[in-house]
Amino acid sequence: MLTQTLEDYLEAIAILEKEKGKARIKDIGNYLKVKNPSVVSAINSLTENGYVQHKKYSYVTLTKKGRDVAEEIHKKHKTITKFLKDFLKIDEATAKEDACKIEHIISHKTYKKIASAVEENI
Amino acid sequence: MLTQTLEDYLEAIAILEKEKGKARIKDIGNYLKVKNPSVVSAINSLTENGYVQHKKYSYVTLTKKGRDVAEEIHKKHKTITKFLKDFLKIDEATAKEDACKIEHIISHKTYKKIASAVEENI
DNA sequence: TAAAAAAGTTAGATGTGTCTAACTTTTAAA
DNA sequence: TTTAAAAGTTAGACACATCTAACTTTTTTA
Repeated sequence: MLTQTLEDYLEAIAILEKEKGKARIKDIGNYLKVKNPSVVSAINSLTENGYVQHKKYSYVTLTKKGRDVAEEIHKKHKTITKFLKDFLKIDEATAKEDACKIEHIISHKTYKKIASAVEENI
Repeated sequence: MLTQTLEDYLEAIAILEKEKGKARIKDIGNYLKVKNPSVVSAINSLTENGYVQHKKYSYVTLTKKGRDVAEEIHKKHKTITKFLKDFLKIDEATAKEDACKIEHIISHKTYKKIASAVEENI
């Protein structure tokens, strides 16, 4: 099972691939506010478990498995952000920050209710 | 600054003091689902920082400082639980579980909005 | 194209929180 | 009141995530 931290790395990689075409160690570190060695250590772990591919001294790419997880988390992220913005009138920046933490810890049940609320705009 | 984990210990101690009159190492461990040595280690840290008092081989008591923090967290816990139950129709058990995690990570801004929603019953 | 800068890696340390195993103290009971 | 059980403690190990410092590779640029 992925840790919260590794989920964050996957999400960051997906975002960087989308935004910049490729995810480099440096960019991942900037995005997550950690130093290179932390990124390398996380990427090694993700590589071992088949979530990413990484050729030494080069960039990182998501595997199918990694992409699936990243997309799921990102979707959660967007849904929770929207919920916080629309229902609680939280500003964008704060909503994103909080969503980023909530997405990792929330139960499936609660997430589903939030998703319904957002979809149905209750 | 307290870690999430130590906040959980404070909250547990407050609840046990209320329910049982005193908080014993064993009970704290049962409550948090960890073994005695983990509790002892946490209590040592809380003692060093003035959140609790602990005489060897005896029970633990909150200091004023510890009680203030515990009460604040517990209040948060109750508010978030109520929000999840009332607004999202989450069942009691799930609501409590999620609240227990959310209470530690949520921003002040978002918490305030949740508290308003619960109070005003929007 | 050689030198300098940037990016990536490795080694090793630190902090936090958990555990098991072994031991000590306290409490309960025979 | 001695002994057995329960509770608490200590020592030491492990996993995770981070860091700095030193080193290697790649990229840029003069």
